[in-house]
Amino acid sequence: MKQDDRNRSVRLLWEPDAQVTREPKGALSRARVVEAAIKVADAEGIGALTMRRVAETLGFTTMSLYRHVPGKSELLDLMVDAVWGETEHTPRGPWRAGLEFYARQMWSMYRAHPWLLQLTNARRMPGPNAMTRQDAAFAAVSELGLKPEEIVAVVTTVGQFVAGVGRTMADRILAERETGVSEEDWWNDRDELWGHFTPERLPMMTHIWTTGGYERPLDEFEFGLARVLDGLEVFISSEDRPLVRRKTCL
Amino acid sequence: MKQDDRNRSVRLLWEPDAQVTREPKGALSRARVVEAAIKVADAEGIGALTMRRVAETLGFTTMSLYRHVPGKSELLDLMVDAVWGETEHTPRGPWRAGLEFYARQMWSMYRAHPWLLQLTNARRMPGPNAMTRQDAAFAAVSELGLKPEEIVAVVTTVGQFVAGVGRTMADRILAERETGVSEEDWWNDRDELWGHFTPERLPMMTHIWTTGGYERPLDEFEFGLARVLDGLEVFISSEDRPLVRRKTCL
DNA sequence: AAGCAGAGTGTACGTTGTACACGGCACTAG
DNA sequence: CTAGTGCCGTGTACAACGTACACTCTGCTT
Repeated sequence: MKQDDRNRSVRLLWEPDAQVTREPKGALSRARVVEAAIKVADAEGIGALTMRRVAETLGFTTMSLYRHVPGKSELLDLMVDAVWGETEHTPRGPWRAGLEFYARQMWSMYRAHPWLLQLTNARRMPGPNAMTRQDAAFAAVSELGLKPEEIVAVVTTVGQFVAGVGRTMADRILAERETGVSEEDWWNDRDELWGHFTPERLPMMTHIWTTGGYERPLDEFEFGLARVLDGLEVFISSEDRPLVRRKTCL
Repeated sequence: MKQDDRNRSVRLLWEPDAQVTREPKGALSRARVVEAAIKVADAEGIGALTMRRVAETLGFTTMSLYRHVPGKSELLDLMVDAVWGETEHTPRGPWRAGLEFYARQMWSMYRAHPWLLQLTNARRMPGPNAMTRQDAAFAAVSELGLKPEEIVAVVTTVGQFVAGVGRTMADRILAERETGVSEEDWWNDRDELWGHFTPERLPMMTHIWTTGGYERPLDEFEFGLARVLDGLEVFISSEDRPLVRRKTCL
């Protein structure tokens, strides 16, 4: 019965104090559990986030956590929304500054909590903090007279790009934290690989390599963000905006 | 000793026939294991990809797989590169058509094998197929006289965007396949959520909702790709290209 | 005929999420 | 003051995971 309550996460996120009739009595609390879980995930990634590990850092037994959180899945929902609540909302326009602010806020959130990008976003219960931030991002471009579906598309494009670069960065950071081995050491250990990068097989890559293109790379986030915003500017300032409707489901 | 061979994956991917001195004798083979694993992951995602499950679909015992593949991690490396080998390379310029082709190829690869985006890319051994495709993508923009680090940045920007949208799509598809519950049904089960979306709390979102912005959404991939390419065009055709160097590590 | 290498099997272990039954505490009703 | 009624934290137990390790069986080489 309790297991089948599909709206449990909804209430957990959106009505935080509904079921708290008295002040917390025990030493443990939902907030403490969530906080400890975030700390573990920050330090070692989602892979190291186990109920036993969280309990251990709190000095309680594993099962004590289940008094405050229905299960691991709901704990993740709470962690995600707690993180969305850490930063301030996107201010209203001018649109380009607003979108850039939105992008940089997410970027720094992903840097601080790289495990966010290890999680599926599909079917995760959105919490009030995440939704409020999303709403503010929409508001940043509301002055442009875009069609509602265009507002969504513009903000989403920025979000998808930041998630894309973010994922790469997050995976790198977490791999380093989790294993304790630096990126450089790891690749140096696999020295046999580079012998296979021959000019016949990979002409462009060896050319880029020998001309130093990999030694002084451009900042992926800064470069890409500027391009994406430029592209959106082209769209926004164009007279008749092309409409690209979704043809198929999914 | 065997455990500590950091170059095992390198040889596995880049010298596939080095250790095969005779023709395969047994009924099982590395290729058959990889193929079966891809089929399982396609159907139910990485979460369902277990050694037991793969062996089961092949009609062998779990441990028989270890005769042909050193471990699960290396099996994943082989699966990834096998998938990169399924599609053709990006043809050489004109640059915009080439980048668009590259983006669409990755997009369809992600559609066919959504589990690709559930995997970390960090510290995954690159295989010959992936690297050849990457090289071809670089070649597509080689005519523009870009600096080597700019070539990398341009191609990477497209890749990051496609990975971003792709992840969202992949997670949705896989959630549906894994659980057998459609996206719509899942959200309908959580009906209490929508009551919390009030105009006071989320003015823009409710406005977009009531004006139908969510009912006829634009295609995220098509819309975003056009914007990203537009943005790159602005960069490419600008006289003095701004250089954005990476300031800090990671 | 001897023996060896490689394919496939079976058992066993440590780690995961969590169901379930239990003990101790604090408050409230009589 | 005593009995009762929940909540807090504990302990044990189980199924599923990757895989180490010790086998059996087969077929080729000498």
